[in-house]
Amino acid sequence: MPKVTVEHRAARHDQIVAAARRCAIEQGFHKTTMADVIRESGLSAGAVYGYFKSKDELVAAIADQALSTVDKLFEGILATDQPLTPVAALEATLEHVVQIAEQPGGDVTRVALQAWAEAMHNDAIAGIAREKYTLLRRKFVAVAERGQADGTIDADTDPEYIGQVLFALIPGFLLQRLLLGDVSPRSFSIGLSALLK
Amino acid sequence: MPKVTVEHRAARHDQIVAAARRCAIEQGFHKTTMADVIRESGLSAGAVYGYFKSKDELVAAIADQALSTVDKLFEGILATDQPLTPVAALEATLEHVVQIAEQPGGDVTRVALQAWAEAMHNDAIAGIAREKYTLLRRKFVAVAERGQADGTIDADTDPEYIGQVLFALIPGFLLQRLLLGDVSPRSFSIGLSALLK
Amino acid sequence: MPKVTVEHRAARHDQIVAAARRCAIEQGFHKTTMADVIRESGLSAGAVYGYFKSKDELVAAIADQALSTVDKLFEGILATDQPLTPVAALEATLEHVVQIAEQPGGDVTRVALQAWAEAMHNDAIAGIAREKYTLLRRKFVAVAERGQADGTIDADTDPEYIGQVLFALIPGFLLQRLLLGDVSPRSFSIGLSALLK
Amino acid sequence: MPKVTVEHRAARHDQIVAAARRCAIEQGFHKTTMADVIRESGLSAGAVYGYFKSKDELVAAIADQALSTVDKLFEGILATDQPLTPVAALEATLEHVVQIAEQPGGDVTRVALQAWAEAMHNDAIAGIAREKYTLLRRKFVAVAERGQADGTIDADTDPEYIGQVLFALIPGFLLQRLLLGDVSPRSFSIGLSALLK
DNA sequence: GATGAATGAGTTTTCATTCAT
DNA sequence: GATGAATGAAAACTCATTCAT
Repeated sequence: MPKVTVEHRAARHDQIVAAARRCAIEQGFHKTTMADVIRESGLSAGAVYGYFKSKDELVAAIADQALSTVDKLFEGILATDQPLTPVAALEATLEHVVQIAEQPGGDVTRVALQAWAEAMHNDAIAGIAREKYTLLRRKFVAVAERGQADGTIDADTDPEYIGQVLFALIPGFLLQRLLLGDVSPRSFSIGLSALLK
Repeated sequence: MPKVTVEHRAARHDQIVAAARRCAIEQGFHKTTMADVIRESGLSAGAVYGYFKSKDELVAAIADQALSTVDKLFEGILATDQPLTPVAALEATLEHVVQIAEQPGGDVTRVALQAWAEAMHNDAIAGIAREKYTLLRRKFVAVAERGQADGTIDADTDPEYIGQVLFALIPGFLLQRLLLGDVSPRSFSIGLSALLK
Repeated sequence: MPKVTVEHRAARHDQIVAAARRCAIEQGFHKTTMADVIRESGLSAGAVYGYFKSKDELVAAIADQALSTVDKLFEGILATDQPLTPVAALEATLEHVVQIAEQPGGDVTRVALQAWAEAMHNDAIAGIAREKYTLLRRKFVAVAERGQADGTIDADTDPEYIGQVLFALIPGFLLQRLLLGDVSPRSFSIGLSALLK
Repeated sequence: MPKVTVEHRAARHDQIVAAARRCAIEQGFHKTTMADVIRESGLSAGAVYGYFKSKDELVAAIADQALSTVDKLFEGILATDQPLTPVAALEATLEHVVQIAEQPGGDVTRVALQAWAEAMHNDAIAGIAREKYTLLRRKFVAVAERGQADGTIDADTDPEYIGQVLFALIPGFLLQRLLLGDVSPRSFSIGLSALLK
């Protein structure tokens, strides 16, 4: 009965990650104890350790999940054959970010923030962050290149630089959203539009 | 050692914060133990606890210090009577950020990142972050207003929105600098210029 | 070791209390460290803290146990339907006190003495002491009332007062026994008899 | 200038003991820290340690003082040539106890209670307690002997036993006073009188 | 496989005492 | 002598992890 077991295992795995994520959203990675996760997941200590060899591994899994949130963007709004202006690309991305943040189960972007901090001294998490964010930024480089191709963006500038700036607006939005709480995809796209005029 | 001057106390205080900061830069707030700080500071446990009642209080002090790093901007580049374009304001700010990051004693911006994460579940730190960042963002709102006044920026847009976008570039820069390591104030100002053209 | 019975838990609980009591008898509540209790109990730190959230809670448990020693009196000598004279009631009680004090495992009355001191600034312990001693004193009030009923004690006196006096002899005996070591239930009953003659 | 210094030293000594006693009344010997005593005394750490080599020595001094409270009885009510009945001796003693307890500066009898507990594992304090209480009890033995001499007490009983019983009423009173708070010298003398009738 | 009680190294914190000024 | 900052050993307590049942 391998299939059943595999599915069962996957379900358990997700159950633990979800529980751990809920804890991390509330209290952060470090104030969250394994006992918290065990309680929240409704499983036993032994069960949890059957899926994650250590707390570090579990933390990495939650961080990974939070950072991998951007993956869905690639299959959606930023799929390469759509001709997007910088403003449109940004607004679509921020709307996606907000949608993810508002999903039931708690605001994952808070976990992403933690993952950034963790990446400073955790190579596994740093690697994931680097990978995901390099990929996402590349999409904005592509947006810049397209703009240069159709003449709406100065063609003499390294599109990489333009991508850096456009990409920067995402963590910049996220931080303001979590810390100050007074930004929205709309306010950002309006603000950016005004600058580009 | 009685009759100690206020300066002496302040010096000791800073000595401890500096030691703690070095630890936090290396390992983060939470992997840093009080024993680490005590060893690094060259003081005794009792001495450290004479200045900070708990680890939490010490963490708050380091976070505060890291976030207060932006204060110097106000007395410098962003002093209100200089007519700065958005690009100039951004570049000056980012250069200041890099300069701070490269100061001997370790990259404080890594601590700022931790402070963001901590702010998610620590009201004291959240309060400081909110205060500092609101103030800094206001400077960029002022830059936008000046641009609107002299006709270089669309006057019909809420300058608050423009300030949000410009301010967003700072954490966006910082994160890319720490995570991807391939950005610079120059690349950012070039990228932003290209968009504004 | 999962699926542990309630009896097992109770046994562990008692094992810890017994160890702590032995320590408290030797060195008092305060000179006894958790490390002492842990060593004496043969368990680990974590195990002990699994049963008692703090040292204070453990101290309260030992104090409670020591004060609850008098409970057995109620089911024995002082059971209400036996017609006891004051002298008989006292002697029976003191004999019980001595018997308890001489039980293997150490003299619990030494712990009771500590509990009195502790009750001065520990409301939980004060509450228990008040409860137990009020109940015990009531038995002596009953003895007085019986004496008044059968004419052996002056009927015009508030039996409460007589109970106070009779009850006082118990801590008075205990203290002399522990401090001076030259009293016995016999010497007390002889002394009281002489006064009553 | 030895006399001035000696008096000054004595004053300082008492100032420290008084401060320590106030602390001990509030929180007990063990919860009282040297820092508490230092603060309460208004002196410096060094000064306090100039008078008492260690906390143990200071505790012994407070305990001694609290136990020595009974000394005044000998010069007063129990002075040997007064012909006292047991009831009169008891009431006078209890009145003295209450008067001492109600003196400004806090209820010293609470400290005496602590001293009893401490005596269980502190030989110095045990010695003092033994000495003082032996002496006090002897007074009650004398009262018994006088009663035997004038025929009011059975002459065939060892007066030592009678003294034990009478003396027992003092700690028994004290404990009820501190723990239950519903006894008085009057209620005790009435209760004892009733029994002796 | 699952359980969860038990482990014990490691952490934070306290506090009696000292000693440089 | 007096001061009180500093000391550091020792205390209370935590928590990731294991393993007997």
